[in-house]
Parts: sequence; C-alpha cells; structure tokens
Amino acid sequence: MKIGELSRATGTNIETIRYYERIGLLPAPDRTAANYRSYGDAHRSRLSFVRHSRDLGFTIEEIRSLLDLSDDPARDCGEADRIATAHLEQVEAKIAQLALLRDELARIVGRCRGGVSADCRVIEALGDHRHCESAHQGGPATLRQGQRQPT
Amino acid sequence: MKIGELSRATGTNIETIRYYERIGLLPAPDRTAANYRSYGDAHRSRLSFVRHSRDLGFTIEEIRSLLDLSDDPARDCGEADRIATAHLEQVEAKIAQLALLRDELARIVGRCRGGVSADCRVIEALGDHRHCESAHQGGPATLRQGQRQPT
DNA sequence: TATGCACCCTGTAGCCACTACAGGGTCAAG
DNA sequence: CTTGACCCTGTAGTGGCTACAGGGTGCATA
Repeated sequence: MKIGELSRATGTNIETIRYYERIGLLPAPDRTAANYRSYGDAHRSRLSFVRHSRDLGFTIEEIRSLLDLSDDPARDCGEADRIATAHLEQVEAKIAQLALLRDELARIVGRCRGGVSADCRVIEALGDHRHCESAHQGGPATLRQGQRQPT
Repeated sequence: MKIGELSRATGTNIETIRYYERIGLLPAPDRTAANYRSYGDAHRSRLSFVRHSRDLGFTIEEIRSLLDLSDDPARDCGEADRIATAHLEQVEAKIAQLALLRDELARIVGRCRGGVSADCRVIEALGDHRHCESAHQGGPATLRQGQRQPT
C-alpha cells in the first residue's frame, strides 16, 4: 500500500510517517518505479504499535526500546514491564500534580466580582504566591501541545 | 539588582529572564555603565507574576493578556476571570484524559509473567488497540517536558 | 492531446517554552 | 596579574511533530 493508505489505515499523518522513517523508528519501505513508498502488513502493524504507544504517552525513545524487545522474541520480557511500570508512575505523578493545580486554580477563579482590574482578586492571586495553599510547581506548561486529534 | 540576584529572588533561570525580555514579556531594564541589566522592584514583581502564572500552567500568550489587564487598572476584570476559568477547564480535561491513560496502563503492566518477549502480554497489548477498554487518545505526549525544577 | 486533479517526493522551517553553549567583556579579591 | 564570579550577545538544540515550497506521477475526462 502507498503512504496515503497507510495513513488512513492507522490514523497517522503522512508527514508523521515520513518523520518516523527519518528518525529510524520505522524501516524504510521498498519503492515503486515512480519512487513511491510501498508498505506491507509488517509496516502497518509496526506503525500501529508506535501510534498506540504514543497515545499511551510513551516517548519515542521508550518506544524504540519496546520495539527492540519485540523484534527479538527470545529476549527477556521484564524490561517491557519495567518501562511500562515506570511510565505508569509518571502518569500518576502528573495526575497528582495537576490535581494540585486544579485546586489552586479553583480557589483563584470565581473570586472576581466584576469590578475593575485594580481590585481584581484573580490578578492579585497570580501576583502573589503566598496566597497559595500548596506547592504547585512545575506545572503543565505544555498542556496544549503534542496532542493528536481523533481521526 | 543585577540579573543573577533577580534570578535567585524569583527562582527563575537567567536565560529564561533574558528570553522573557526578548519576547516582550518583561520590559527591558536600564543598564549599568558596564552594560549589565539593572532591575527594580517593579521588574521583580512582574517576573513573579509571570512565573507563578507559568507554574499554574498558563501559556505565555495568556500571561501577556493578564499582564495587559493588570497594567491598566481601569479595565474590566471579567476577562481575567474568563482566562482563568477556561484554563481550569483545560486542566480538568487533562486530568480526565490522564486518568483514562492510567487505567489503561494499569491494565497493561503487571501482566508480564517473566517469559520471553514473544509471549509478552505488555508488548502484545501495545500492538493491538482492540485490547483497550477506553478511547485513550491524544495522550500526554509531552509528559516530561516544560517542567521547571524546584530551586 | 491537453488538462485537471489527487497523490507522491525531498528538504527545510516553524511550533512552544525554554535551555545550553560559544566566545567574549567586567570587576573585585588575593 | 591572575583567578573566579558574574555579565553580555547570538545562535542552536530539545520533543514530536506539522506545514509548506517546489517539484514529479498517474489516471480520468474534454
């Protein structure tokens, strides 16, 4: 199949597929006479693996390790479990951190009584960390980034 | 005060302070005879505002709007509340999304019984989305990024 | 045969919010 | 007079894509 079909089959942007090839996450496929990439089922399932892992929040480097493991069926499987477990712990830590943030934000919003900004409690609270009750630090600076849209 | 002192006073990397100046988030300060930046209290509190807002996950553009509001004490304060409320909703959405992820990951990890990777349930689950019970999509691809370290 | 259109190619630059580093200047203490 | 802490500018790198310029290919229709 050509790249457009693979893109539709896996819900992956064409540019992303070429990007994965460039960084060595997907093997370079054969080419047609017209120099078009030509993929088979092995490519499709490898890409599905990558996309699914990305959706679960694994980094490219983690996925590289996981792919190495699955490429060598004789290797010990404990490593895959360790990667996944470490990642789960990161996700849990992130949730806890965001929960602190949410509580702090909830305390801040809704304090506005519609005056002018000189009297604004929201702006005041942002300017003065001492108003805070928890150590919400290292926030989700990238909240809006890196999110794949549903396809 | 010089940039190093401002950095210590606000827990902000020196390079980050210069970056904020470059993008127009902080006003350019006066210079000493040796061309060193020289900050006053107004700079310090503006930078604290920025850092606190960043810690709460506001984007640079949101912070720009919030600073505009606080620079003009006569303006209506509702806008600040709207920005903060919208942000709170984003944080809540992110928490919900991460909770789905966590559940899915928890289902995947721990299935490993220590065999070889050919039989690995973890790798199998990553390769096949049909094993999943929820639509964990648009995951936290940037989980490890953009996080300020405590200082 | 010409033309349009969908699809493909490479290569490069941009996104966010920093962070790192090269290569230099300034200044006080020992 | 050297050491070391601090400061300066400018540029490039991070992750994981995404967008676009400028071109080629292949098939159906007028």
